[in-house]
Amino acid sequence: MWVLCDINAAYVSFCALFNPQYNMDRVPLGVLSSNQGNVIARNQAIKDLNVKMGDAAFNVCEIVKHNNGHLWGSNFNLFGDMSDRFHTELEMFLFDTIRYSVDESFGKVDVKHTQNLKKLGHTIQSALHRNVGLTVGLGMASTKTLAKLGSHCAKQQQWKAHTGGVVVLDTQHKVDWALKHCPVGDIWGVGSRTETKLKAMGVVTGLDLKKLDVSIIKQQFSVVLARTVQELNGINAVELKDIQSNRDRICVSQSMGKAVTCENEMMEAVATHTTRAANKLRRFESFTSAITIFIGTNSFDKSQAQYHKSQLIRLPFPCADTLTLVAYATYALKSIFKAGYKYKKVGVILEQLSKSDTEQQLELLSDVGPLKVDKRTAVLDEINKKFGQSTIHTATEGFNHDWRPKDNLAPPSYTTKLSDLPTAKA
DNA sequence: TCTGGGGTCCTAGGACCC
DNA sequence: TCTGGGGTCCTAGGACCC
Repeated sequence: MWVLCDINAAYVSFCALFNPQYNMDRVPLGVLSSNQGNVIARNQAIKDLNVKMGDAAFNVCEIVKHNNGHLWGSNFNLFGDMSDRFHTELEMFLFDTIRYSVDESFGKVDVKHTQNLKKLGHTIQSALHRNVGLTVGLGMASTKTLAKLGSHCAKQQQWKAHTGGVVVLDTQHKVDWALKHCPVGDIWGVGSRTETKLKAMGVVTGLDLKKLDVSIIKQQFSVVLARTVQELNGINAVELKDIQSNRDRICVSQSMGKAVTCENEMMEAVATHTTRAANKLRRFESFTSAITIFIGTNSFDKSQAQYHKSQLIRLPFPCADTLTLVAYATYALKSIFKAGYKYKKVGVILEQLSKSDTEQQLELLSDVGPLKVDKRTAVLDEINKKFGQSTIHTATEGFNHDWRPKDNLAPPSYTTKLSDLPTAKA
């Protein structure tokens, strides 16, 4: 059986764990997006106040305050570390696990050796609560898509007293009952576009979708949706990539805290993002062969002149050195930066990744041997590891970082190093 | 007054090869 | 008037996920 385990209101739980003055079960709590503009995570109490996903912060802060609730900003260092603890604990109970996202993991249980699946689910729940402080829901079924359906049912408020947050779909009757009560748009893999198209055909529930002919789905939709239909019928067809396995690309991007017009400030942001991307790259023990820089104005502000542009540079050799990559990145920025625009977004993508020990294509006519991380970068890494992130950094990154997103409401990095705190003062 | 930051896979179409 | 019959590789864009 496949098991899907996910954390209830993950980001809110991560913050609330270190702020016991806010009772997760009663106090309205939420977490805001990176620039503190919108609500991206909610507990039940704030949902009960009719605060929706994506609501603007300024629209809801009054009602939250009035009900003695609290809104946090985002701290992805903290969230990442808590996520790691969640996955590590869960992996004690399951095999063939796949870390699917920050707050979700798939894994298997052997039904031959597990008499009572529901009981196992509750054991996992209490272990995670006791050892990591998190509340989770579980779905179990013969395919990943059906396990997701189970966890979707486990979340439903009206059934919570009955399910206790664990739903096992181990008979055809249970599967069909759950599918019948699940709107087709809530099935994993059915997005809003597909939902509209399906509804126009009279396909309203998960059960309607399950009954459709796979070859017709392939013709009229895609092989992706066809796999979903197969999974609803108990045939395993969806493959997933673990978030910690080798990636195809690494992207670091941010919306800036203010509209930036100055090229030097853009340069700082590009250098800072490139440095982070290069750090990630080395953590995956990989090299990149292509770097893209993209910049853009605020596309929501129709009154402003719009400009969006990206520049890809193919590197002459696979590279993992911060200084080299920063040099290419700033060169790319110079080629696309146009004065006179108010920039809001900037990012870096590293692509065509290869591993350091294999897959390396060397130059036929050059003396360059197998690649290693440049000595300067290795020294930087060592110093920054010992004395904290950014102890030494390129001058291009700058010092003031006025363009940084707003984060005054973000929780500190409680579980990691002091030097990882979001601001020096905090 | 606000509008995240990551990822994946698939498909169509163009450029190119013989 | 006619205009082969196969292929591959790459890219952009769409749809989806959290």
